[in-house]
Amino acid sequence: MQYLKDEIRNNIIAAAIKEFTLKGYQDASMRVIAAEAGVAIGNVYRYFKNKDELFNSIVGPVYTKFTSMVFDLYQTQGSIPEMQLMTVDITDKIMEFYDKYETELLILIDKSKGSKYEDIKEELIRLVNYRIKSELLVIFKENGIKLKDDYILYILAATFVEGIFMVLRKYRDQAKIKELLGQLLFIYFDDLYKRFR
Amino acid sequence: MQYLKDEIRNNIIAAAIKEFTLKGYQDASMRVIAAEAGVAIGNVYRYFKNKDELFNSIVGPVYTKFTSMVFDLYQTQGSIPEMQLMTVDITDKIMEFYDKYETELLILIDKSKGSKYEDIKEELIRLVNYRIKSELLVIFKENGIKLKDDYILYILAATFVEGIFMVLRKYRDQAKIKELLGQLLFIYFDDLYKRFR
Amino acid sequence: MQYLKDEIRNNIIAAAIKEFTLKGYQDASMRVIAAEAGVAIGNVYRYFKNKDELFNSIVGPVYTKFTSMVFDLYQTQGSIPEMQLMTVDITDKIMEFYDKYETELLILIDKSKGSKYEDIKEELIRLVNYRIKSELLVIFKENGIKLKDDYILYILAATFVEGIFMVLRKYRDQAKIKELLGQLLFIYFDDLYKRFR
Amino acid sequence: MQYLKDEIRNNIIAAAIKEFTLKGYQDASMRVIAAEAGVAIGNVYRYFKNKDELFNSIVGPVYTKFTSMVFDLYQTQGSIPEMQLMTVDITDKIMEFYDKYETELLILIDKSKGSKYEDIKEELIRLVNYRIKSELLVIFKENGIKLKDDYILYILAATFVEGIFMVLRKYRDQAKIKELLGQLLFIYFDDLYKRFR
DNA sequence: AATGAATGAGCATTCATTCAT
DNA sequence: GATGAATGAATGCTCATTCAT
Repeated sequence: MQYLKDEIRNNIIAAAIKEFTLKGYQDASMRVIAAEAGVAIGNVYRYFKNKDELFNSIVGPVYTKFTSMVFDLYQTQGSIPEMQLMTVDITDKIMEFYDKYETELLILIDKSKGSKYEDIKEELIRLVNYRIKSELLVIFKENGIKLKDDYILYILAATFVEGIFMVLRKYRDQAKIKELLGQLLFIYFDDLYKRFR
Repeated sequence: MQYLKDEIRNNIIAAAIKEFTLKGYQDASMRVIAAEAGVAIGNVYRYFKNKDELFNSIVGPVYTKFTSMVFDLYQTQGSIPEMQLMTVDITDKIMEFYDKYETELLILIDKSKGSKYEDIKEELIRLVNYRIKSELLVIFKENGIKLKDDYILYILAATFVEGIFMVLRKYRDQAKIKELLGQLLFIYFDDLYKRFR
Repeated sequence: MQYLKDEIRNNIIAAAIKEFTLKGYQDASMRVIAAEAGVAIGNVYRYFKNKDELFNSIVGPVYTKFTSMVFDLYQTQGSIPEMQLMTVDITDKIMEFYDKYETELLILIDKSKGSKYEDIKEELIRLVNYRIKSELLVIFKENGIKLKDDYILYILAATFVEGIFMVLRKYRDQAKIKELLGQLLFIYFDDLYKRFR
Repeated sequence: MQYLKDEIRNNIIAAAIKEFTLKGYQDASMRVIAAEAGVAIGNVYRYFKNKDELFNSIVGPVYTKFTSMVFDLYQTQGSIPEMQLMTVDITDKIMEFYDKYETELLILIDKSKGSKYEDIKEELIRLVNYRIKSELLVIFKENGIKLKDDYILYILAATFVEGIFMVLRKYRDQAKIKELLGQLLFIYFDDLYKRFR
């Protein structure tokens, strides 16, 4: 046979996803993964060079696509009217993406401590923060909120991001997720929306 | 002697706080704590049955007080006008509390993974969620937002809580914290506030 | 088919020679050998029962021939005049032998640690020792050296042997080897030679 | 207790010496050493940070002293009459040194493959080679030996060194070693000696 | 015959906890 | 009370050899 058996590879991946989800990268045990996959420990290393690479195999592709997706959204410099559309856009893009990589994304975001991805959430927040800064400042101005400290913006970016992941963590049903993400964006960009009503 | 020496106990606690803050419950090393406390490792186990109990000693009291404080706030069933006051009240209470237990609280919230407290944030959020539910529903209604799912409220509670902790994590200066917490509450209960202006 | 294909066998042997030369018996990897031979690892075990036997296949024949050659030299009980000739003879015989089995011999001598051949050098030395004993004793006597211990003879045998292999290890060019071996023999049997000049 | 128990440390060292002598640095097993020392594996690591350091503890001091001793001998630039004395000197120095570190020296020289000391023999030979070059060239000239290749000198250095270690490997008795080293030096510098008789 | 997937004992190392002094 | 030495299960990983196809 020329290629490694997909079934076993999949078993290992499945077992690894289970273990990483349960314990996180750092605490996950290769032995447990092997046992769960019904495979000798040595054989796991035929399929994946080491723990790191096994983690990468699960999370790497998602990382790449996810960050490029986020970067695209971030590039879309929008005037305010376009912001409305963007909220729709964001939801759609996230949905499309998440549909394929749900579990992996959550591992990447929530369980990657100790791996090279451990800072991804912070990076994401920084990006989002940078992106929504100008828009939020306008909103705040319109509502008479004066910021003495940029950190409050960073908090909003962080909680916005967190909100999105909370939705993704909770639901698997696409329609449901879409609905909630829409509402979340709506709430966060409420005033914005209203002014153009 | 029947009584363990307070000084040693305190040294251990101090060293443990340092180590838990740095590495979190799970990655903290009993050896490092003992060394930092200037105490033999075996002796640590005379004062604290095990790692778990040492963690408890630090975080347990804060846990109790914190949850009871939160529960108090939660009990304060308020009509909407009282919400304004509540925002002030919340800030004050948190400050008062945090002033005494700053480090321990952050360990409890951020560094308890692997311990029995790892779900405390979630519990807190549930409480907050329950508390702000009715008020937020009114606000949403007034703004034409219809919620088909309570989970969006939960997310708001969670991000609200997260926001508070982000402030506490970032600053040590009381005035600064107060200012930012005020703004955070202001933003979250913005509309609420405005309608009664 | 009853017979294993010679080509594959040869490929494996060639790859094994390369690997054993590079890493020695113990550190050589069966996987690397299989890969280098362009053969599945399992198939290597069809041709050779195990690592040991693979090593034997390479080194065994050389071992046999080499020891028998040495034994022949050892049998040639020579009077002293014949010694001169012997030095020439030795060089010639070694060259002739080495010409055919160069690599294998060096593996046998230098890279067999961990295998059953690891003591071959010692055996060889013992033989050489036995052979040159009487001659060297004469030389020593003539030079006023009195040996209280035969071990000094053994050391000379050993270093003589080592010298030969150092030449063989260093050079591949036949003329060069011959020249150096000649000089080595000349040095070791210097006085002997001189007396018959 | 403030200090690690010497007895156990010594047991570990003794077990390690046994294991390193038997299998060499690379193939020695920490588990086997622990078992041989009658100690739990974890405890070995209280006494020695890792395998490397355990090996160092045995071989490091010998390495330092040995190389410095050799370097001293090498520095003693001697005219030819002094060479005679040197042969005595060498024997004495080696004896004095070896008396204390016999086993460790042999591990250093013969069993350090895979450790950072693995090239020590070669370095030693290079030093000796450099040192005896001029003297031997004179001897060769006087005896009508013309060297077309410096490598023959290197071989003599190497076999000289090897001869010394063969003596050390074989005997533990000081008088015996002294006698044999003396004879060895005498033989190697025989002609030299004779010309000044 | 040939493949290469599978096995599992082995390795060095770590660390919470226990135990003898 | 205090010490820190001792324990041993657990970790990630390797590799000669076997086995199912």
